[in-house]
Amino acid sequence: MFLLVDCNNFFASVEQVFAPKLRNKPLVILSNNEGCIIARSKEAKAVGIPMGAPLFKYRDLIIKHDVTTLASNFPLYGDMSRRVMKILEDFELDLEIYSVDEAFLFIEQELDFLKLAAEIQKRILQWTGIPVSIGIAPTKTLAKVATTYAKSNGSGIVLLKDSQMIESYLKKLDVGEVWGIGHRLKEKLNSFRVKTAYELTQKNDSWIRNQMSVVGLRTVYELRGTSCLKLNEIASQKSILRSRSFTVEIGQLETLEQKIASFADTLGRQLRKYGLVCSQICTFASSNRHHTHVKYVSDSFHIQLTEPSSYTPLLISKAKKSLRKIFQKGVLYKRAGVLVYGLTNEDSKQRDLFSRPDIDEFERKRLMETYDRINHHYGEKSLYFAAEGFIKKNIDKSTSRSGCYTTSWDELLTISLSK
DNA sequence: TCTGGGGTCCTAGGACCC
DNA sequence: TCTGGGGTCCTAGGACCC
Repeated sequence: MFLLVDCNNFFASVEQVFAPKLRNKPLVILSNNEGCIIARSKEAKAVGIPMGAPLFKYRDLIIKHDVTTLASNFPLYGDMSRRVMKILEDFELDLEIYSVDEAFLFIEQELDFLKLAAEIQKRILQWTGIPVSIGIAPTKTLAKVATTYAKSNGSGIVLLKDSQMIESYLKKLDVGEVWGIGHRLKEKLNSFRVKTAYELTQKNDSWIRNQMSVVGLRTVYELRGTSCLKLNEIASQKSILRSRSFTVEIGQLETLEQKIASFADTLGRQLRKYGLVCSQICTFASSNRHHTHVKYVSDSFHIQLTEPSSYTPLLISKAKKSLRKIFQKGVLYKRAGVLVYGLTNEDSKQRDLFSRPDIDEFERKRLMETYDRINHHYGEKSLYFAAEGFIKKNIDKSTSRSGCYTTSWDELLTISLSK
């Protein structure tokens, strides 16, 4: 059986752990530039604020219901996630960390699943303050279904086992709610009068294969109770991405180059932090997809490195070279980013047969180590590349950001006691 | 006026091989 | 005038996830 442990309203719950006055209140977490709502407390969901909604469309609702808005604090969420996962590891079961707020457990033997789930739930709440829902079923996709219902059944735990019970749940479930079916496939399925998950399971395999490819067929098998998706315990990351949407659209190559250089720098530091090197790099840029009066432009260009690397000057130069391949004069760019992939461990990297052993390599490594150490000691971007342009310090924003209570000595939580 | 950021996997089509 | 059949690999783009 698969157990899916899913943190409730994760980012909002984390904020509420450290700010008791926000508990049981409507609260939303905002993306960069305060553009989008990326997380909501239960109460914020209740007043009708959807996930991923642009903030400007919901200003009135937010004021009306006195909803608190917070800037996102990913270092804090990341650390709290690590703590939750650590607790799950303590149970010594097969574990797959699926996302920042979800993990699958796989249990081969027969045991009291409800009792175990209750113990997991209790321990995570007690040790971290984060409430979780748990779905238990014979396949991952059905465990997802179970979790959907667990979120609203009071106990936060649902065990989906016998076929009649599964059938009754699938009959209630909108096909678009199924894990692996997004809005495109939902529309398509609806056009064939497939509305519920159950109706989808009744379609024949070749039709599903044609309409939804093998991915969709696997999903349907899983819904029927045949497990196709295994537990992926050692999922090594395949790529690292750094991207941003810009508050002000960018039309100048030089400005865009500076942004790209800064992304490449961040990626270099990230690679070195994990002892990794990348063998490919890709730069992409796109215009505003919400504009209706101008054509949407989105391009990318990949470059293969002759030898895997994490050397920032190289990454910057390749990223800029890649940018120049796609940059179009006259286009206003809204979003851009750099992706590195083909990741391997630095000490096991494949060398280029025809390149000379590089005498400068040792010096480059020392340079990067020193660079990283200075930034670690004196703070992010104390030292940076001229290619990034002049970096202005953040001017204070209207939304407040909580402190990094668990990861920074300078931002420990302070508690005021009144008499 | 204002619309996130970080990932994975699959497929179609083109370039190339013999 | 008429031009094969069987493959592999790579890439961009699109679907999905949280």
